[in-house]
Order: sequence, then structure tokens, then C-alpha cells
Amino acid sequence: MRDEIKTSYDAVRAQERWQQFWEQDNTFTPIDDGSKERRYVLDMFSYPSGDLHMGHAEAFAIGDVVARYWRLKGYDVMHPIGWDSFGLPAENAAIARDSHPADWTYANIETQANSYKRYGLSLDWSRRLHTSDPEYYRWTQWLFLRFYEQGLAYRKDSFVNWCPKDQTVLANEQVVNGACERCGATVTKRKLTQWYFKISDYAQRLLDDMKQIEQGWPERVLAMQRNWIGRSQGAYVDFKIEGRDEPVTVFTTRPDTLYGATFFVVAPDSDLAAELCAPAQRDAFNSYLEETKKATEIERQSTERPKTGVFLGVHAVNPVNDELIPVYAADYVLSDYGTGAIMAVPAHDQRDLDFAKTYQLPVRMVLDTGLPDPAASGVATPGDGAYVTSAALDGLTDKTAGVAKMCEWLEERGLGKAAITYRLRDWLLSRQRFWGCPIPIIHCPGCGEVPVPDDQLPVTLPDLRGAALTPKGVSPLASATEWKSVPCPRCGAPAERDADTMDTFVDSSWYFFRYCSPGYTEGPFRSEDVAKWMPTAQYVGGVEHATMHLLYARFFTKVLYDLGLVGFTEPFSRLLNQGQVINKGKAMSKSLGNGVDLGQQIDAFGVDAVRMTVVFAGPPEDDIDWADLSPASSLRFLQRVYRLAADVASAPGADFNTGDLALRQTTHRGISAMTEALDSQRFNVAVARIMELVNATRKAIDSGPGGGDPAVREAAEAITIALSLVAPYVAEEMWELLGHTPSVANARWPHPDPALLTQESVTCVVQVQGKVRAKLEVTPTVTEEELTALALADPTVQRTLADRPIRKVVVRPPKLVSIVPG
RNA sequence: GCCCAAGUGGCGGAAUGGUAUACGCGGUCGGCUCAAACCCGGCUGUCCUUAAGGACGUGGAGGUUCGACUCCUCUCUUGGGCACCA
Repeated sequence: MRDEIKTSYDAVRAQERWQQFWEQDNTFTPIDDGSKERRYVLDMFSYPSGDLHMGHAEAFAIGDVVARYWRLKGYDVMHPIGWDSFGLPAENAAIARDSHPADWTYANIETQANSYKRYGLSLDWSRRLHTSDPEYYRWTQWLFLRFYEQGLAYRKDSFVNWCPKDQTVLANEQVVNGACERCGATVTKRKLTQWYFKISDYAQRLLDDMKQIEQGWPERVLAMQRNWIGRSQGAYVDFKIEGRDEPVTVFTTRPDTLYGATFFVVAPDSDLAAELCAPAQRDAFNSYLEETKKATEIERQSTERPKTGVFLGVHAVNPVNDELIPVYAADYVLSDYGTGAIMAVPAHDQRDLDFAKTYQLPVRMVLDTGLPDPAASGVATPGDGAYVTSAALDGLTDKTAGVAKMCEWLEERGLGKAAITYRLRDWLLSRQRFWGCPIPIIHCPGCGEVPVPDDQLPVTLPDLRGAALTPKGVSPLASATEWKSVPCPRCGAPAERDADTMDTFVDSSWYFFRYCSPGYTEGPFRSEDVAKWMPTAQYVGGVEHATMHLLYARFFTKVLYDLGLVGFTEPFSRLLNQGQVINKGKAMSKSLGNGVDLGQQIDAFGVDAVRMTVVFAGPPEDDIDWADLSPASSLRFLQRVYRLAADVASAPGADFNTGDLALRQTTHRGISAMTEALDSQRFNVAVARIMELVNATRKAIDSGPGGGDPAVREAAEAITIALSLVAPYVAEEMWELLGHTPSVANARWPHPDPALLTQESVTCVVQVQGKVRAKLEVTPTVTEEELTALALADPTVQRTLADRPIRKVVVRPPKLVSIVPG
């Protein structure tokens, strides 16, 4: 009995009922016949690490509001779902359980799929994909080969994170405080041959094309990408080195300070350092190099760390004055930025100055900035100033002019040229892991790298499980001898498959194209399908992917454009980064014990209440703290709304025009306000507007025209449709209760009637010296003169003005009168 | 160090340059009830005042304006990103 009073609708029953209905009805499969304008709403697909959690709850609730709203507005909406199902956790689980990674992966996918369905998302299940399916990764491999043909996929040697105990390469994310996250051993660097994508070729386009998405992407994401790409403008300068025929090129942003270069530094882990080192210094260099390799990432990144280095026993020649300057190897110079070598100008660069002080190297000021001499102060002066002892530059006083002049000088003599470099490095995609997409390359002793022919794709994974997946220093695939041994496709000689798999970010860089052509067998997608749906109208996902997935996806799209496969260069027109769901001020974590279980919340309050809670909590991009929220009150509200529908006594199709005018006006103003909030993605405000309309309708039923008035039906229907965006189950129940045929998702978003948006009386504010002194009820059509007279006649205004003369009156009929006394 | 974002009641948060604090949470008073829960309604920024009323109030300091949470300059704080990038 008590429960019946408490709950006027049965959430669990409604969830089961409508979930089944939507599935059988294919309510959320797009028509795709061109009769309606298409819109593509995309949620970042999930990794199947377990069941859905609070983070999914928020992100998907937001994406679903957008998808459902656009569907109601009359668009043909595609809202697909899939899984990013390759990845390391599956492999670790397989080792621990002596099973195949697929067992764990696909079991988790089923769990999540059921949860997505229960969560009431308006998803099109007919486009479902898993990146670990051979029919998907076949096309990942196909794309890799296209990149390879274009020279955009290549192999090179590089230093990578290496765990000496586990005998395996580690991704940067797996290095925690310089130690292996699995065993705690100190991670070192090891030189390995790895596959790369040449994303650096696209650095400038990744910057330039931001113009296309500036309107639709959060500024902070664009800023992060700009920062990450790190364009910097300067010059290459050639330095001759004693005993070397070819000069060594350095990159500098300050060629104008060349006269102040007093030494030269190369990255210790570069080939150049090893080559330049004089025999006498060989031992010292080798031990320094060892030390460098051992230095953990944390140590290396600390700016507090004192500068270290070793003299290489050779000298370079400063091209502007032919001075001999000593060459050092020091780890403050990075091998993979610029050319891995720098000219050091201690007076005007703090790092060079720190190094110079440690090794007692000369400091020569060539730029008078008005600040104390760096040689004495220990503080470098990197700003603008008047050039001194810089020959042709002397007399100039600003950097731009100095740089330009020096570049010109260098170019005339063939000693250097203006240049641009980027911080963006090529994308290392090799992983010595099993559960990923095999790299479709065969290594032949005679022919070298040979691509697997397209008609032999996919290169599927062999059946390895349990202990066979234990890291051994090379990919587990390398020990699958039968799988690995193949004839060379070119010459037929015995050859070997590449044993590495691809970074899972490769899989996720094109899945949104695949959704456009599910099940297509002639290619990764049909270009016509992609042209119909893309660019994606709305992408929703976490900001943690700002410089990873989102950058890679943009890169892939540009390459596909260059290949003629797609007709645009930016995949996502609009991006929304939802905030995190936290608890008691901190991110939810096992160690803090502050996790909130989504399933439990749904069991306790129902899907609708949970969805409503996260959407109403605040602006979608802000973090929301579960401790501040009240799903119980969301449920209470939903029950109140449900009773509203139950109280509607007029028949479906009743003529709204005969309804109570005041309520009708409130309803139409409410619809207008909701529409405005939704169009500007202020979903929390949209919910507040629904609540306001609910309150007004309740009053109309209880103490106004009553439930039989058609205006009450009009309001209840508008509320039901709007509510279906956040609380689809209650909305379906209400829609049915109101005598309509399901689904409410097929209803039309209500249009506010302009005639009902006007009011017969508005409040006019009267300000004196900017302070509100009176409020007048006036008709909207009141004239400026009438309003002025009314305002001046008001007793409070009179009293405030006292006998002061009036200097000025600003009138904005019908809302405001502002009086300025003299 | 560089870049980005944000600072509004006890709390989450509203506010095309025009009534600051919508909506909700919490609190409180009341109704319903034998009673409690549920539900419904009122009140709820701070200070002064018996009251009527008034003063102050959107991190801080200036400025623009008849009028500033909103625009401009400076500044403080918090959060985030990048970081020995030459």
C-alpha cells in the first residue's frame, strides 16, 4: 500500500516494457531515404572494461538528449553504438584466467550492451560494431596499407620505454613515476624498430583547419591541440664542426642572437653525439649516455634539475664570426625536437645560462634589454632590446627586425634559412601486444617490407591464450611460429609476418566512418554513405582525448580526404566535452572508496531519475559532484509529472484554442524557453523550464481551470514531449496515458505560437540613478510618453527624486524607465 | 614559465548590457494525520529598523554606461592542459 502511494508509476515495469517496444519497433533506426535532413549524433564509444559507470551515465545521457531533441525536431537522426574492443586489459585478464582475451572482451560487451539498452538510449543497434571483429580490423589493415603506400606509415629506430624485468616495451601511460606499473622496476630506454604514422606532415593542416571547427569545438580543446602541435618559427643555421665534412644544422627561434652563441650542444641520445665524440672523450660520453638513459621521465621533466652534460672534445664554428665554440652533449637538449642540436646563447636563454654557469662557459650579451647583465645576475634576458656587438644587427631594437635581418644574411651566404618546426612527433603505433590489430606487413629476407595484398586481408590473430600472452620482450605473436611463417607475397621465399599489433587509437580513428556503412564488404565504408551523414553534427565525449583520439581522428580524416575517399577535412562539426561525475569533491576511485555504482542507483531510483539527475545537475561541460545531487528528488519530481498526465481529463485532440488563456501563454512561453535552452546546449536550464511549466500546470489543475481544460492537456503534452529527452520511460507512459500511440519519440517538438508569447501586462522597472525604485504594471503597447508620465507620477519615485531637477530620462518601453536627476 | 577556463545565497546553479539569486537541494513554519512517513502550501542573501522603509551585495581595484554578474584594464584565487620544445 505504502509503495503505491510513494510510486505512482512502476519504473522497473516501464523500463522493461518500453525497452522491448523500442527494439521491436526499430524506433531509433534512421529512415535514411533522404526525405528528412540527416543528422549524425555520435558518442565516443566505450572500452569494454566492465559494466557502465557514472561517467558513461552522464556522457550518454547528454548525447541522448541531443539525439532525441533533433529527432523530435524532424531530423533523420543516426545515433550509433559500438565498442573499442582491442586493448591491454583484456590481455592481462586472459593471462590471469588462462583464457583468450576475446572471452573477457565479448562477455563485457554483452554486459554493457544490456546496460545501454536499459539506460533507455535512442541508439540504432543495426550499426553496432566492435573494433576487434575481423570484419572491422580487416579495414583497419586496409587503411594502414593505404597510409603505407603514401609513405605515411614507416618504420624507424627509436628509444622507447623498456621494463628490464618484464622484458617488454611500455606505453607512456604504463610508466608510473618512472617505474613499471606492473612490477615496479625502473623503466629505461631501449632502441627498437617501430612503426610510425607521419602525422607531423599534417601539423600545419591540423592547425589551419581549426578555422572550420572554431565555432563548434570548445576553445580549450583547440588550445590544447595548438599547444600540442607547438608550431614555432625561427631558422635553421649550419655550423661547421672540426673534422666533419658536412655542417651540422641547428634550429633556433632566435637567430638574431647568433653573435652571443658561446657553445654548442647536442642531444646525448642522438646518433650525432656518438659520431662527433672525440676518442679521448669516448668513455666519459658513454657513461653520461648510460646515466641519461636511466634517468626517469620524472627526473628528466623536472625544470629544477641541475644541468648536466659532457664535453665531446670537438669544436663547432660560429658561422657569423668564425669563432670556435666547444661542443657538449647534454640531456636538456632533446633528440627528437628540431635537429637534436642547438647553438647555446647563455646571455639570452635561461637553460643555456644555467649550463654555462655549471661548466664555466663564457656569457656574452648581444642584446641590451635594460636589465642587468645575465653574466652577473644569473638571469637570462630573452626579451627585445638593442643589439650590441652583432655587426649588421647593431642599431636594431626589436626582435622581429633582428630575426628577419639575420635570416636574410644567412640565406645570402647559404648558411641557413628561415624555418618552422613543430613539437608534434610522429605517432608511434607499434605495440608488442597480442590483443590488437595485426600490422599487415611481411618481412622478406630478399624483398624487405612487403605489404599483405588487399585480397588476403584480414590478417587474423592466431589462437593464443593464457600464459602464451605473457610479455617476453617481443610481441606474443612472434612466438606463434606457424602463424608467423608465410611465403613472401612478392617472391614466394619463406618470410615472416610483422609480429606487432597497432595502437588501439588506430582502431578508434575511423570507427565513425564505419557506422555510415555497416557491414559493407567492399571497403571500410561507402563514400556516398559518408557524404550523406558526415561531418558528424554532434560528437560527445571526455576532454581526456583532446590531444590523442581527437587529434588522430582529425589526422585520419585529412588523409582520407587526400586519398579521395571523403569529401571533407574535419570529421566533427560540433564537440561537447561533458564533465566528470565526482563524489565528495574527488574523482571516484577504489582507493578512496567513494565510488557510486550506476547499477545500484538505477535499482534504487530508476533510469529516468538517474538520467534526470545528471542532466539537471549543472552545465554539461562542468564536473558534477554526486554528493550535491539528489536522485530521490528527481524521482519525486517524475512522479509529480506523471500524476499531471493522469489528471488530464479532456480527450486527445481537444481544441487547445478553447483552453484557459493564461495557462496557454505560460505553456508557449515555456516551450519557447526550453527550445532556446536546448539549442544552446544548456540542458540543465531546459530541465528547469520543464519544472516551471509543471508547477504552473499543477496549479491550473488544483486551483485554476481544472484538469478538464484543454489548456491543461496542451501543457501536459508539451511537458511529456520535452521530458522524453531526459526521462524517456516516464514520458512513454505519460504519452500513452494521454491517449496517444507510442512512441513519444515520433511526436513533433511543439512550436510556440507567437500570438501566445505576448502578455497583456508586463512589469516595468523604474530606476533612479540606476537603482530600482518602483515597478509598474503596464500594457506591452504602452508608449514612451505614457510610461514616462506614469514613472514620474509614482510616489516612491517622487520621494526619491525629492526636489532635484531631472537631467535625463531613458525609456525602453515597456520594460524600463531610467531617471537621472541633475 | 607558457596556454585555457572558472569565481554569484548554506549548497548545485539561473540571468539577449535593463527587476541579481530562476529551477532544484537543504533549512524553517504551517496544512493533512491520533501520530509519523508520504504529499501539499508559505517563508528562506547580509545588515540596520518596532514598523514602514532603507543600506549593502555576483573574488578584489579601477573604467565605460542612464544602467555592469555581463563590456574594457589591472589584480587575486581555484581548477585544467603543456612544459629543459632551443
